[in-house]
Amino acid sequence: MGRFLDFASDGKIQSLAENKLTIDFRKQAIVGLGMRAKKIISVREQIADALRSDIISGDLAPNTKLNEHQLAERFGVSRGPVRDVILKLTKEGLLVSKDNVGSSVNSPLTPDMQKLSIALRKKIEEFAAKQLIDTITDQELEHLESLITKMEELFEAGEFTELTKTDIAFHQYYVELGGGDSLLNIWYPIVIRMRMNYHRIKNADKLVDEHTDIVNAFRARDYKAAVEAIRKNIK
Amino acid sequence: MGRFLDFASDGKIQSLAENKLTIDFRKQAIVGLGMRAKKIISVREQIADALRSDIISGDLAPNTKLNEHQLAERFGVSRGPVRDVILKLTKEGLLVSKDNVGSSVNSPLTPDMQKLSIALRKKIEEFAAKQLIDTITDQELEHLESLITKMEELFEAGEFTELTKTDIAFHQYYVELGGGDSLLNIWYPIVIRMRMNYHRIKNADKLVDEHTDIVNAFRARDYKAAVEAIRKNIK
DNA sequence: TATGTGTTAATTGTTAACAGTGTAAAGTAT
DNA sequence: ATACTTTACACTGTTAACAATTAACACATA
Repeated sequence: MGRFLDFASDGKIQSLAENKLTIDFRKQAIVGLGMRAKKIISVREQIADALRSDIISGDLAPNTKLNEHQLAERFGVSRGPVRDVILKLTKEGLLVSKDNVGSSVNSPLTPDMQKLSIALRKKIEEFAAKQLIDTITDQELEHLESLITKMEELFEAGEFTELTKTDIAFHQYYVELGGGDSLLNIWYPIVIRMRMNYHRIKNADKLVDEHTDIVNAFRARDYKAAVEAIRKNIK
Repeated sequence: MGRFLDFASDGKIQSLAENKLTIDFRKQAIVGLGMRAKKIISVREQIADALRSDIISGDLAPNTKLNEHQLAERFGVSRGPVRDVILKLTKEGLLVSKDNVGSSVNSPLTPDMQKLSIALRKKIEEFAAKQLIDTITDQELEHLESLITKMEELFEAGEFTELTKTDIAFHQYYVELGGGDSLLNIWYPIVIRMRMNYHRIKNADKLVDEHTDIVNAFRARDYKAAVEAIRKNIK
């Protein structure tokens, strides 16, 4: 019996006593019954996502050492997929690894590096905006708006980690639209590492307004306005 | 018996008949007898390095599909480490992977993306220069000079793939000096992907002069000159 | 005490077998 | 012929056992 079916029958994987983390695989792994084909997400991506959440939320503090065996137990898989994820997150910059010793959670960026990252992010997202401004479809604009709505809800619910991830998803969506996987590949390590720093967002209105400005600029196919909105949002 | 001893006694791993690639593991894996401790490089890093060479050189053309089993045979290891390397190179942008299907060599960057990459690289390397300009040591400067010498030799020998890799190593060295692993992590995927494009370097003098200008600016602790030299070299 | 050398337990690295998935050829019906 | 199924096979994904390495500790030595 395959892993996916295991998850489907179990639903929730037992959480580690130590840090009380719980993941619901069923939510995303199963195809909905109401004819809506929810995207199937690989086991490895789900583990990666859970670990990213733990790091962004601070549940896994910087310098925390990860144990492959423990992680495998927590997610109910063998060490193989766990090692894959560790490799991935190491390349993303969330973890640091040392041969034959292990991996641990990376430290937040220094202020200097943070400043550079902001500058690079702006350049990348402005580039993406230029590429997509003439071709973005109504459907794509609607998707971006739905992400803004989701951010609002998550803010109200106080789910700051998910909020941060949705914020990233918003930007990721149009970065990929504009530059495809190639652009995403250089954008992602910059952004994910930046997000190790700010764990909470204070102002909901600003959050919504800034992102709405971006969408509106896209809709108006106004590159200059898009650049301005992006610059204002990235900080 | 361990892998390293296998490599040490065998020396060369038999190459794949198809593309006649040969790797000499012994060269780097063995500690020199003359009191010089050559750095030991993990099996995975050696495989990654070989594969990067194949892609940069063009021996593995864009869209070529990789077969894990074949690669494992070629390097005389099992599929495990090979999968690790594939994951790594995918994150670096040299390969593209699809779940349950496999991975293949990525395409060169579009001109637009190439232009953006150049701009980002400049920003990153200028940042590194600023960070290291006051603290770089004579020994570190000498190392950079030795890399320039190596580039000259490789050019004379017509070893263009190794030349490209040494060029990368030169920049990598000072990027890491200035910004550590964090900076390297965002710099590397940009650079390695750029290098899929230009396979040969025509002018040896220019190559040497441009890099020498960078080192000289570092030595003079002249940030402005360093920026200028870097800007001139990156294109 | 300070230094260096086994020894051991914990952890990562590697392997080979097995399970699951996608692809393309062969077959079937319209 | 064309479109749709079926099936076989090659390939990737996962697992659990085994190997190699590390770091910490105990011990010996000066």
